[in-house]
Order: sequence, then C-alpha cells, then structure tokens
Amino acid sequence: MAKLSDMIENFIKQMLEENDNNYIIIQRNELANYFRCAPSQINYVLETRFTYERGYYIESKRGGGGYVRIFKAGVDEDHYLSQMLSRKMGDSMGQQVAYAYIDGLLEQNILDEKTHNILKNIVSDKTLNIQLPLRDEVRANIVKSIFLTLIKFCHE
Amino acid sequence: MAKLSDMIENFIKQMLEENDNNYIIIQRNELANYFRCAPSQINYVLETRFTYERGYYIESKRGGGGYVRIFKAGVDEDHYLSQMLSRKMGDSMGQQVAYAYIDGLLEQNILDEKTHNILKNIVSDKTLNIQLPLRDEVRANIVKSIFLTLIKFCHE
DNA sequence: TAAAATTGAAAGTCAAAGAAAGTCAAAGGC
DNA sequence: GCCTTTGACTTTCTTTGACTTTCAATTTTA
Repeated sequence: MAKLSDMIENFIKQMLEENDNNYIIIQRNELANYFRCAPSQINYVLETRFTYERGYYIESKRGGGGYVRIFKAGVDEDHYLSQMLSRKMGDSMGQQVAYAYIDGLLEQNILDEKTHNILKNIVSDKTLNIQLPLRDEVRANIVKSIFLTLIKFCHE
Repeated sequence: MAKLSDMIENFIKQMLEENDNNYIIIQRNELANYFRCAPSQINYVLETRFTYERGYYIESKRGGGGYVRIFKAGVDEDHYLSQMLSRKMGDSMGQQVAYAYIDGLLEQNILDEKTHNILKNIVSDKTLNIQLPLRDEVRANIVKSIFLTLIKFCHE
C-alpha cells in the first residue's frame, strides 16, 4: 500500500497547477504532518520526482522561517528543449536519468502519452541490453537525438 | 485437474475480459497467494502465455506499491500491427530495414509525423554509433520494442 | 550597547528496515 | 525430455527515524 509518495507528488503538482506563478512554497514539516509521514519523506519525493531533468528546480532555506520552493520550468518549448540539451546532458546516461528527461517532455506537453511510452521503452535497460560502459553511451546519444529532433520540429 | 498455470492463465484472461480497459493491474504476491503457489509461478505464466507474439504487453514496478500491469491488444482493428507482431523480426536489423518498419507505421497512421521522425533518427547509424555486429542487434531490439509498446495503445 | 552565546525552529542527510517484483536453477510430473 | 512448480537469493523502490546543519531571534556578557 505504498502510494504515499505518489499522493504527495500529485498533491504538489496540483498546487503548482492551481497557482498563477511557476512556483509554490511549502513548509516541509507542515506537509509531512498533513500526510502523517516522516519529514524526510518529503525530501524523497522531491529528489525522485521533482528533479532538474523533469523540468523542476528546488530552492530551500533552513532554520526559523525556513521553506521549500518548487519551480516548474516554463512553457516555451523551444527554450526548454535547448536548455536541457545545453546543460548537463553528458556522454553517458543511466536508465533513471533518461526516464526523467523523457518524463519531463510529457509534463511539458511536448510529447503525447503514446510517444512518451515508446521512448521510455526504447531507452530501458531491457531494450538496450549491451555491456555497461557502452549501454549508457548509446542511451545518451538516443536521448540527445530525441531532443534535437524535437527542436527541429519547433522551427517548422 | 487442470494445470495450475492454465488456471492462472484463464483467471487473468477473464479479468481482462470483464474489465472495461484493455489492461488490468495485479499484485504478484496477492495472486500467488490466491492460488497458493510460489510468486515466481506468476512470472512463469506471464512469460509463457502473455507474450507479445500473442498480443500482450507487461509492465511492472518493484518495491513498495509495486504492481504488474497486463495489456491486451485489440487485435481486430489493428491488422497491420498484429501481423507485424506475430511475424518474427530478426535479432539483427540494418538501418534500411528499420526505416522501412518505421515508415510503415506512419503510412498506417499509427504514428504521427513528429514521432515518426524521432524514431527514425533514433535507429539511424548516426545515433547508434557502435561496432557493427552489436549495432544491428540493438537496432532490432529497439524496433521490436516500438511495436511492443504500440500494443498498449491499440484498443479502439 | 555591541558582540557573543544560547535557544528553538526549520530543513538536510544517511542508513536501516520494509515491501514488492525479478531471476535462476533445481526438483517434479507426464 | 519437456513443461511446471518451487524456493532461495537479488534488485528496486519506499518509508522511517536518528542525527546534523543552518538560520533567526533572544538573551548574556564585557
């Protein structure tokens, strides 16, 4: 019965949707209290679901008056794609990171669900079943190729 | 007494029939418990009876809140896809052959132009820049994975 | 009274425990 | 001899809790 993380994820996403800004501010302990879970559970959700690759950015402050601020990347498709490409995408990429990038494309409404699914399966370890240094290199190439193709489509 | 595997197979098929969606979600351990068998028995049934050649697609997640999701293709309306699926694609595939398969998906209106483009770039020699016996094997896997995933989405 | 220490209120870190599912090889039945 | 069945072991994902760090406000102290 471990849907807690999913519930928290959806809760945060809904807050982001309903908000006029591209960010929300939460109190970690308050949210943990609301869901009756350990505060670190919130960190877990943020670390696994609201990553840079998925188009999110987290900022926080400790101590009195502390907070956690969650940003969601903007809606300019072209900009989003080239940002992702130019920053951080290395020559080697693990399965989870690749998944995150592709999830981000769905969340930004750049891909529909069908394509999203196809691409995730393509970059899975199961499909890319070759030796490990190579596998992650091919995967990085594939993900980059996806972003490149999408950028081309922006300019048509 | 019918074999256990057959009983489990029928049970799952019935669940699929009675469901409005083209998929069902089960807990592996729960089902194993229901049939009083080892959990891995469920895997055996899935591997031998719910293969993609027969028009099924399996998706699963481990850990807390884990599940197994079984999709059934709507075979009737999708002549093309089910034909391709039951036909064996080789374990190795050159660029041109892969292109042909992906072009076919566009012609059958199974893919839109954007996705079609992304996929063709993925299976290109340029993206898959590894040594040659391996390259064609990975490419074959990718193309198969595409068709496999499409099963999920071919219900009216 | 200004710097320094104290305190309490956040958030962060990390590792262990728990909860599924996957793998694989050996044993059992026809 | 090939399907089935089982069970031990592995891997992945989630949840929890104890401990740490940071910050601001307040209180002490020179």
